[in-house]
Amino acid sequence: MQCFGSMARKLPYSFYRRETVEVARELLGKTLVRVLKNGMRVSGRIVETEAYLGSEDLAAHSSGGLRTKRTESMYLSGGHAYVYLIYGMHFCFNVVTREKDEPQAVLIRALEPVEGIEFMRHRRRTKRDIDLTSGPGKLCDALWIDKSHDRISLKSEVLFIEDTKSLSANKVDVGPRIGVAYAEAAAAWPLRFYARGNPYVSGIKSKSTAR
DNA sequence: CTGGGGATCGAG
DNA sequence: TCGATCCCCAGG
Repeated sequence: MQCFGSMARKLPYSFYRRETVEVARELLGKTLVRVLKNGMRVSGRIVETEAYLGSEDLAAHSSGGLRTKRTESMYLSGGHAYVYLIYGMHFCFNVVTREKDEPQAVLIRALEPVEGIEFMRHRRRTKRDIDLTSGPGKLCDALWIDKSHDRISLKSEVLFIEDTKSLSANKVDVGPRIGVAYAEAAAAWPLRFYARGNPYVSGIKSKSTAR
């Protein structure tokens, strides 16, 4: 089933060590890959991201330079994973951006399933495939990403992003981030990027002016 | 030690 | 709309 033309290479560290907003936009279309212990690949195309800009960003866990056991991984150099538990039950996966000690990251909010769909169905136990990876907690569940992946390099063998084609700019929609109403002015910053019209995009479905 | 709150999800 | 569920973190 998983016959791709050719396997794209892993994104290099240089991809991540740039402006966070650039990384967030260009990650749309790239392929998040999880390799299980038995060697099986489970993957999906990234269709929704959010940028978190560090000290000056009230919505970021590293806001105000907060540096604790949980946020420590945000201070790693670009190209590492930041995975945290939210609401006591779900994990969220982020890629760290920029250089060491610049605590910025991109939250991966939704994927379009590509490989290992049967495995995802088993993990998620949901009726509709649309619910497999259409949210940050859902995709971690589907790809079996958990706290054990916090801090790991995205050039590792178990979790990485492949350099498939980025979504062209005219198909990218931008809006405020989800679930950060408490962040005052930062709550309105246009730091959420998503593939226009893609059914796997989470949250408020853009009032599809379907006509 | 304490307790308030959270970058979510799914049922009703 | 609301409850689940528990880690995280600041304050005392």
